[in-house]
Amino acid sequence: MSDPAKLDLDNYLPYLVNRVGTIIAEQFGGEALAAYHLSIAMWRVMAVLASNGGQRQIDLAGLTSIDASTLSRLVTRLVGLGVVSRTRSESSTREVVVKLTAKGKAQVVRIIPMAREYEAAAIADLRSEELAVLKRCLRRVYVNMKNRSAAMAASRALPRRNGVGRRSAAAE
Amino acid sequence: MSDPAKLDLDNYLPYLVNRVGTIIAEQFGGEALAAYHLSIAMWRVMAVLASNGGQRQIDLAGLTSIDASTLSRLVTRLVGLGVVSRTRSESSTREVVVKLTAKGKAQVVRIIPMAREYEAAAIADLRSEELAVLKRCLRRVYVNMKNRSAAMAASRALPRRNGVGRRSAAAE
DNA sequence: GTGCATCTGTTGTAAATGCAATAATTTGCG
DNA sequence: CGCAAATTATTGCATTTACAACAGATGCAC
Repeated sequence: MSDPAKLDLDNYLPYLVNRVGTIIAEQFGGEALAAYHLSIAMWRVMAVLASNGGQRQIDLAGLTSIDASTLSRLVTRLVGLGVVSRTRSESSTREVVVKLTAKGKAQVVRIIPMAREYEAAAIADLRSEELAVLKRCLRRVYVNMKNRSAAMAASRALPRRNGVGRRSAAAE
Repeated sequence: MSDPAKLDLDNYLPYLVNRVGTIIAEQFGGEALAAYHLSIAMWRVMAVLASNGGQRQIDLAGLTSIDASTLSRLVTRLVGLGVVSRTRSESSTREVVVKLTAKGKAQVVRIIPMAREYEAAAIADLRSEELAVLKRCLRRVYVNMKNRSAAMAASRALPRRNGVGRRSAAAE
């Protein structure tokens, strides 16, 4: 069992997750957001701002899983659309705070019901207990990977102990 | 409860899925695949071919969640790398069959153990029962969205019944 | 304070992406 | 058969994306 040349994708988490993420984004973006001339990436930014309030761009990048440089241009475009504002932070002149404008909030309020509908369609036949496990597991998987990347970064930053994290068997 | 202006992203499935998919792809692509000069998209194509055997490009597009036009160029590049072959189908001269070459198979065999390690890290603290529910739910969510898009396409194609695709639940 | 490392945001640039249009077949139906 | 509709792959093109380099600020150690 467990053929070394196959991966059994139907049971491979990264594959299952990517597939679900893609199909939801395609449908929601193509059907619901099209009417508002918003891309999925734009909606993600707006949803995070609506949910978590104004954010620095660097934090917004983390929360949306969008690269900081991509986000910089994206915010510029959203400012042009009048749905978010970008103001200099008070505590630091290099930081910036991105917030939803009234217009942006109004759009979010109109889009949210559709977002809920799509989620409802996605989980239509799941029992509420299964749904709870699904979401909780996804949160934990995220934390696991996040910690892993933090651990990697830390070991790479260390000036070198004795064996330089040897034995970690990556690629050399 | 359920603020109409917020979405509670930490409990919103599309958000949770996107976040997990992104962080896994970033880490696996940046750490494991970099040594082989492969992108995540390339790896997905190769993994599907290893798992499901040779495929027409249109089917490969569906299996990898990659747009057909993007995939066409991607396959061209993979052929250039010598890891897949693209040959005309026997049953139809417009169709094409993409297969892993021996070199491609060899690479897949070397990469699979790393893929398993990343998955293992992701699900490290999940009980096997939770993991089973997680994967099963993801498969069902995918099917739900797939049926939804099929139903949408069908109702859009219908010349109009009486109530515009009324009453047709999912796929039948 | 001075100087060096770090953090935040932006921009240059090449590559990747997706949509629309096209070409080349194949299929289905009267 | 004959012809319209559908399927498959490719290409044109504008947009989006990510990595790297950079500029400006901040913070920390001394």
